[in-house]
Amino acid sequence: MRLTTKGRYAVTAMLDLALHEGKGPISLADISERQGISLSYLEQLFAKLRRNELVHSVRGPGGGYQLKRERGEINVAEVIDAVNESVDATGCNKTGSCQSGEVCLTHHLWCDLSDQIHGFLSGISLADLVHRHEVQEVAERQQRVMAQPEKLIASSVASAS
Amino acid sequence: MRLTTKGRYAVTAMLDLALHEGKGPISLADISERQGISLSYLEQLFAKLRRNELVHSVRGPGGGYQLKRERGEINVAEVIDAVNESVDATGCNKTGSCQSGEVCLTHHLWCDLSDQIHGFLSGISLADLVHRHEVQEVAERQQRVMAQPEKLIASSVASAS
DNA sequence: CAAGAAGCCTAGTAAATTAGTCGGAATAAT
DNA sequence: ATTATTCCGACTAATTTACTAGGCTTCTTG
Repeated sequence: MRLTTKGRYAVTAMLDLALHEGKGPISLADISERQGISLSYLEQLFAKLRRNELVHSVRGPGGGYQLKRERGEINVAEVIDAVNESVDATGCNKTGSCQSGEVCLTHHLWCDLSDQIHGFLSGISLADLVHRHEVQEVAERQQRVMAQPEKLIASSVASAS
Repeated sequence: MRLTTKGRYAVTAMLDLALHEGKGPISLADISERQGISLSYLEQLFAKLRRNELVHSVRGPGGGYQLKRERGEINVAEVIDAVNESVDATGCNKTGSCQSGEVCLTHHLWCDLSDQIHGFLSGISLADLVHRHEVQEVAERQQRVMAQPEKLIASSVASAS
């Protein structure tokens, strides 16, 4: 099991999409600027999100991505699963063949942990996150920064004149 | 955050130690055979476990390792922490400087997740695991296999004559 | 219709991590 | 003295992460 920048980026990007819902398709360039994630990397993540039916894409100018389902119907666990390949904590992928075909000493512990993590993350929808105070504050801050063109360049290129 | 074979091996080895407590020092060779973990790799893990005051070593023939504290006083979270470097799910190490000095959109989510995982794992002691039925069953199976010298070689070298 | 803005796709890559191996000391019981 | 053990450091193949680069496809618009 691993939870790295990859899964975190995916959830952050999906939340960005949820926050700007109703404004038509959101381009990856916008998300890249707002969230400070490399555009090409976002493309790769969204390829997986699209394959997993979490987002819907619109090509051409004015295009971008939209959530495929309502934000209340998308939970954090499936977003991470889509890009990572499961939040499973066992080494045997829950098959129970961890030690030469048989279960290892700690197999059940890792199963329990997996259930715990999955239960926690699948209980949180994008809608839940959108309604959180801290999320709204951060989103407002990001919008203020986006409104200042120089700051925007300074933060993405990391060099002020 | 990552939970891989490394942390799983460490917990498994510590549990093996807990199961064979009271029989004097347990050698890594024994643990290696019983749990199917490479001896050299175990050495590396135990170096960290020793540095973190989780085990106590006895050198020379008849030597080995023992739990430094009672098994009820050692929880799974600290074992994983000792070899991995924390079960933290945030990228900023909880400092909140995830996006150019400020908190990112999903910072609080990862903090909550970290607390969740840590709470779960720190609530489970080695003594708790020892008392579980499944653990006792696996331990008995391992002892039966250990008693058969040919099987022992077959499982570790993976070649039967 | 052409330009350009977007998504899409493939390939490559530096750095880090994992899960080891190998060889050799140091230490202590027999 | 021999031997079983911990201890220590260096090395390594494979994998993953977090990118970049380049080019192609699709669709809007001027």
